[in-house]
Amino acid sequence: MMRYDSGMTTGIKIRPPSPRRGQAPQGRKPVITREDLITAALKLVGPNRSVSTLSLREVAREAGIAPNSFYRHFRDVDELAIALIDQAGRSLRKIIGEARYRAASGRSIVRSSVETFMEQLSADEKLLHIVLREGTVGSEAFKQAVERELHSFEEELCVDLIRLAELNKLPIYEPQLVAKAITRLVFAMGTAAMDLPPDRHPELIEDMVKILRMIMVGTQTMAREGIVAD
Amino acid sequence: MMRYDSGMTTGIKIRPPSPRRGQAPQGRKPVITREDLITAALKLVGPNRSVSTLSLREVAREAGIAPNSFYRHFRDVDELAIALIDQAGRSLRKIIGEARYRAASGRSIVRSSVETFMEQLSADEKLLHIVLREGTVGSEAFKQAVERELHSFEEELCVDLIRLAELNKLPIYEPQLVAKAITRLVFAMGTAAMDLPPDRHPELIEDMVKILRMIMVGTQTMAREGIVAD
DNA sequence: CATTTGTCTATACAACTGTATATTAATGAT
DNA sequence: ATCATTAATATACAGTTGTATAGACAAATG
Repeated sequence: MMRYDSGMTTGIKIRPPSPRRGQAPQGRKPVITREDLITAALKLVGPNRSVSTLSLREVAREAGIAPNSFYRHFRDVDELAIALIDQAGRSLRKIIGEARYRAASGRSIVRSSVETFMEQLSADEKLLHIVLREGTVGSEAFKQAVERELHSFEEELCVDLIRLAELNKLPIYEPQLVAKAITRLVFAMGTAAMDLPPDRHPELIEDMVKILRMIMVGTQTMAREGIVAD
Repeated sequence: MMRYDSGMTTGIKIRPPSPRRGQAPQGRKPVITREDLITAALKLVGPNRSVSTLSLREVAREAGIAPNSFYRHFRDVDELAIALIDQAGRSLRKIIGEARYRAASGRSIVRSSVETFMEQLSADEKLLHIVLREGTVGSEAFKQAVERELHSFEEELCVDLIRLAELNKLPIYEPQLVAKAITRLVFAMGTAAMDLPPDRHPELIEDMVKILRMIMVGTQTMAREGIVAD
């Protein structure tokens, strides 16, 4: 699908930024890598610009290549978008690893995990932002790529929840659902946080910590006493 | 911004469906309403097609009008998208009203609310789907429209949570955060449910009920005992 | 060295886009 | 009935789009 912008400066269809490459075209590039295209795409997407609105030609333009060279690495822009999501999976796994590392420091695990997550987000990981923002509209392949990363994150988190519960001799009710809830919440609230100024982030971190604690208390209480709330 | 599909049948950029109006153009329409355009847009968007990819001309085409007539009702497609979100707000308020009505029936409130929500979703409310699927990428005005509806929903839910807590003489910790958590979770899981076959919905409803119960137990326990979970 | 292969760019095509201007048709006022 | 106003359509323009084909260039091979 093509995208076309004839000068609109308002609306959800944002005018693509003009390529800023300073000089005239530099002639033939010696080699064009897949990473060139990924980097170019990342420059184009953002909170106001969905990957689903990217056009092949503007990615090529941003990368400083001829449009036809795009096909050396990707079949179409959807395939590039899916590659972005796959790469974002690495960032998610990095978050988990870092949270595990910090969990060993003896501080509050909920808080340190939330802070870890938010720090990584604030480090302007474009890839992370994409997987958080996108994923509910797009090709089936694209949505599945996002869903895969989400589920992978959930599963890792679930393993951690169970391990920690055993370590601390605490009960846990439905750990998989707990992991799902935490993942969905943290992703949704993390996404919202990205639209707010950084001085609002501590407040949001507090909110997230409180909510996650409610969930933890709830799961422990329900496991221990079988309480059913209405 | 323009969207153009030159025959791609894969990828997140889906080929716009050909207008199916059977006959030749019927000449001048006596009157064109805003609703005509909204209806046309709703026909074009879906799980694989974001509002951010709509072009003015394809909406006009779908509505059977000349492109220039679009400007009689909307400044641009973003304004149309925001109108969709505003209308979706009505559907959300309808859900809350229905949930309140059913809450009076004496059944489990969590379950009946979740079932109400899912029934309304399954009734193929295109508008609802949009507000659930979109909202994290787009123009600032668009995202704010979505956020407004989310917050409105949260506030109504918060009022209900407090009222029910008092009615049942139960404590509640941080009702606003509870409402936020519930809203975010239900919306995220509702969105995911829409991508699954209907025979999976009961299972998903069970999951949602369990998660919401955990949150309720957590908030009540924390209010009652000041427990802090890690 | 010449030739072949691989890679990148240029050109072309047919289609689309948003929006401006001109034209046409319908409605309301006189 | 005529005329003015409003609303819808037609036409035009300049730009974009994905992709096909041709051309140019660099590296590898014999």
